[in-house]
Amino acid sequence: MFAQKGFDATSLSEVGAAAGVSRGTPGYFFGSKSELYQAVLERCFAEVREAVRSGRERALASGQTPGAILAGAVSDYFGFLAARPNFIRLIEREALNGSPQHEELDHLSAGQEALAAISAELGLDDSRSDDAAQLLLSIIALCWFHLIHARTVAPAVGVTLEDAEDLERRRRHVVGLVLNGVAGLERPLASTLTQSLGND
Amino acid sequence: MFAQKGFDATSLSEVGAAAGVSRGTPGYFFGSKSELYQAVLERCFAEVREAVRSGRERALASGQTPGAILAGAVSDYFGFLAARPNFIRLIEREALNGSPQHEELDHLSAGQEALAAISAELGLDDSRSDDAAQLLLSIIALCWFHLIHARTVAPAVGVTLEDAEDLERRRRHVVGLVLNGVAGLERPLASTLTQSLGND
DNA sequence: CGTAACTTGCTGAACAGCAAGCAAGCCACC
DNA sequence: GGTGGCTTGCTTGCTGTTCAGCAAGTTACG
Repeated sequence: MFAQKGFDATSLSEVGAAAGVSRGTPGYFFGSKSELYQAVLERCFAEVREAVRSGRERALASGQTPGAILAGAVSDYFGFLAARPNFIRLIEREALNGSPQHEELDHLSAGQEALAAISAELGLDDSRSDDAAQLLLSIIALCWFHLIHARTVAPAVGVTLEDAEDLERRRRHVVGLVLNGVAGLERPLASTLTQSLGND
Repeated sequence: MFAQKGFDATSLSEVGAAAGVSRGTPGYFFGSKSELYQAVLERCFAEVREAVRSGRERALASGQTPGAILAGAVSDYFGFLAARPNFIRLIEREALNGSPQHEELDHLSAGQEALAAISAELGLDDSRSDDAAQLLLSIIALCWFHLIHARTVAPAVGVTLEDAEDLERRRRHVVGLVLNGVAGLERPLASTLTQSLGND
């Protein structure tokens, strides 16, 4: 309920009703509303942390090419986020309400390490380590954005995200874009294009 | 205030105080709180619509190569969104609170047309028109996501977005990624990579 | 075994606080 | 005088929190 309606719009009586108990019971167990919210956040993060841990070893297991590994990882992450709408919504709300940065998000550093390894394998030296971080942020953005804006921005630009097929189409596009992205890291763009940035 | 704190967390007395009037005045002028919110939304959208209109003709003006035009457009859109945090936050909140889709967002169809034109110039036939829509959604995601998560996801993956220089670095990365994306549309990925999607 | 003391899970009423909305009223200005 | 812009008091409803209390269960003890 916090994920779907937000903190303010969720009353403890509603929570109690949804749990089949009375108004006072949530307060009885959790002390206050914000403590309940904190507990929800923690439980949700713990679940994600666990899922990341269990999926991590499988990621870099088979001796595929770096590109294929990356494609699989991005594809997996795409599905991972799609399967956890509440997690995404909670973090989104936290971000909007300006929470003082969550250390709980450092499960993402796992992805950072993985991508750094892939970058190394792709032959990028350390001077390009920022590129890897930027790319990782882009991967997350691409796997994340359409989940929030499936009914706002996506239909406005002509992308429907209603059934599994639509989602699959989106997944393929994202993976392809990322793969082209690392290809571009190996072989930087024609400078004639990148120079056209300065126009405003 | 609606953009920064959300609808529920913003009281009409705060609005009045911020406007230098008393607590009843917002209600006097706008009827109710939700009508005020609607007016805010409309005004914000109108401003964006106007900015899009004025920037649109400039976009396809000079006879540059399609790639350079696209690079400039993406770069411009990146700055465009970065300059309108309230607009982004409002839409983000709308998306989170499940508003029944805003027809106001169809100013994005302008981008759709523009991208379709570029796609045509790049030699993509109509059977790939979905690719253009997908790419446009990705462009928006890439220009948008870091603005919301500058203090949550971005630092967690090692991307700082504190000063203009950080933002410029991000802009370059996004433009490069998109340019590689259209390059990938022209010349589809090696099928060996795209076939590695099915693993779960 | 039986009973008393005590804990636990939960209730529902009371409380104070704040919200939006309404209506009457104030007041400068035409 | 009256009219429009704005304020202020009031009402109503909902909120989170507290608290006395209750029923069931558990333990301590004779």
